[in-house]
Amino acid sequence: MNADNNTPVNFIENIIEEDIQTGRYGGSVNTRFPPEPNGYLHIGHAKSICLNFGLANKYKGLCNLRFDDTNPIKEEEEYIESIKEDVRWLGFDWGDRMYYASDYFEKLHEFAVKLIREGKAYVDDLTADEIRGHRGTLTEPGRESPYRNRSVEENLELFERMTRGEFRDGERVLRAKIDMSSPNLNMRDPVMYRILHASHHRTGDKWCIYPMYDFTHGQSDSIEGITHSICTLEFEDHRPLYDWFIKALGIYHPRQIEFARLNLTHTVMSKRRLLQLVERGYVNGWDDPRMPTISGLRRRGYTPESIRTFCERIGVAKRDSMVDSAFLEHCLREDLNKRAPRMMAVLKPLKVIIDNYPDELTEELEAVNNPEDPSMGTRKVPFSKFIYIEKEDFLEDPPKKFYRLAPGREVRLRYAYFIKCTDVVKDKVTGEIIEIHCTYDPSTRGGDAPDGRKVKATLHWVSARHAFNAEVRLYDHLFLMDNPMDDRDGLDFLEKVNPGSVEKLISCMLEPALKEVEPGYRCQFERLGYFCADIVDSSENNPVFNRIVPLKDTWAKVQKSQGQ
RNA sequence: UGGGGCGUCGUCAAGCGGUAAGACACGGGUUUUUGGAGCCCGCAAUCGGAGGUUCGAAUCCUCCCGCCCCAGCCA
Repeated sequence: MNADNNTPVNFIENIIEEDIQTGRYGGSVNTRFPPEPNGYLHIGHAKSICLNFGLANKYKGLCNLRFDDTNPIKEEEEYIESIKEDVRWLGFDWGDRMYYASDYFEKLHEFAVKLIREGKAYVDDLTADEIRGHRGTLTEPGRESPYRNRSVEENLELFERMTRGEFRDGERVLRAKIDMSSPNLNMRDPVMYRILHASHHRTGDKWCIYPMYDFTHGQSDSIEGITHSICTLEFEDHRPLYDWFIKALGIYHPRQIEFARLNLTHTVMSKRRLLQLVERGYVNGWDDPRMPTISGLRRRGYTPESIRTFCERIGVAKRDSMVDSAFLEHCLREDLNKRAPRMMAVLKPLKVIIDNYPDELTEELEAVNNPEDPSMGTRKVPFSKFIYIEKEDFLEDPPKKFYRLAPGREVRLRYAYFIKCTDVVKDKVTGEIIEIHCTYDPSTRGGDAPDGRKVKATLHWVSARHAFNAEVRLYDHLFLMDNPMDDRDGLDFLEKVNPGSVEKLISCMLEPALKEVEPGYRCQFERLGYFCADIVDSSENNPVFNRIVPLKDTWAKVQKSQGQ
């Protein structure tokens, strides 16, 4: 939380400030966010995006958006648009600096030729299996390929023929000549180029050989003048290789720094598992409101501000960690509490008849739009003889500590009147409560009793004649347990998807002010939580609201502790 | 039994030789026309363990223990 002074807040900023002190990069700080366009961004990426753009911003540098598109088989145009949209939505701007690793294919090829010329790279005819066999193991050194010592001329010619497409996929590769006995497997003559007769989303069929990540990333950083190349922990082992290529090429040398990726409780974060959830129909697409994807969070109703705050506050370090999703929710509520207008909606309606209220009368009662922010003003809410309250706000036989409505008990209707329950009408057959009768005290209009008497509860409500029907979808965690990947229960994570992670309610009654809101509109339904008009399914004829997050619920806690 | 990392409250996380920040969660109180929000208070005699150096160590050294990553022509 030192955003406005210059104190470093994490180890990366420490490193950067040290580099600024020593003038290592002439005092400049340039970063990049380098997604591979093979899937949708999730909140783990948001951490990286906030970090990279945040650093550039803090140190007056630039952050590029760069698509790491070196594998035409896995990458698709579709993902590029979604990634751009997500980064923009999060609130970041790459200006005119949107790049593709494929922009550098020509240059990378020249680099490769240069290494061949210097005897630092060679064409290997071994098959993939043979290469694996020669690589050795974690504890045993690898063996050199019989093709390792070809002449520069032969290598040059072979590489040229690879480039021209004279060989089939997998027939040959270009390898760096480093050290087959290195304890770091990445240094055992890593593959630089492989043959892939596949057309690339940007370069089409121009190439049939494609560079590997290790031979691409550092050089791309170098070309773009990146100073600090920030990536996740699993690339720590690749840093020696990153440095080796740059040094061998004699080009500008950025610095790679690794940090721990984000893990969140109650969800999964890898692209592969997210893909499984989508493909096997556990969720309805990448933007399902239960998904931790940026598009899912957006559709759920999360604000970009809350996600940014979250990413700042969780910090950046190198130890593996699992952040409590309650913390994300806290950041969300904190943001929404200040900005979201309050509205009234009854999700599971129970009809209330106010016997002593005039049959035809409608009163317009004044309600505050946001108690946290008077500048948001007030609105009128219609009140009449027939209203709906929440089913769970009435109990015929209330337990201890239940403050809400019960026979003979008086409560306040928010911004309206005190009402007292006088009768309960039940279905003769099922015994189910159909409606209740109350009387109101006209002197309590607005919610205060002139005689100073108090009530223990305030209920939200909606006038039956004025409310409109809408669908409301209640979302909960995709997984009930903290870490669905913990397999000590012998279960696959897919078997653990929370069957109650979505509950669709179709008989909800909403106050009229909600009638014309746009998709994406967020507000608080008083006493229930924050809700958002669904950006995909909601329309004027078919309003659909998603619960973004419930309000904290002390009563639920009490019930739980009472062993309910 | 190779290499690279990491171990500070339930969860994140500051701390960089001078005597353990903060946040979330949790518990209690206060206030309240949302059992919401706010406010207050509590919550690590100790930093994975054991030795050592030092007037002084979470911070330096040694050994040990635990966890994560690496044997794709993925990124």
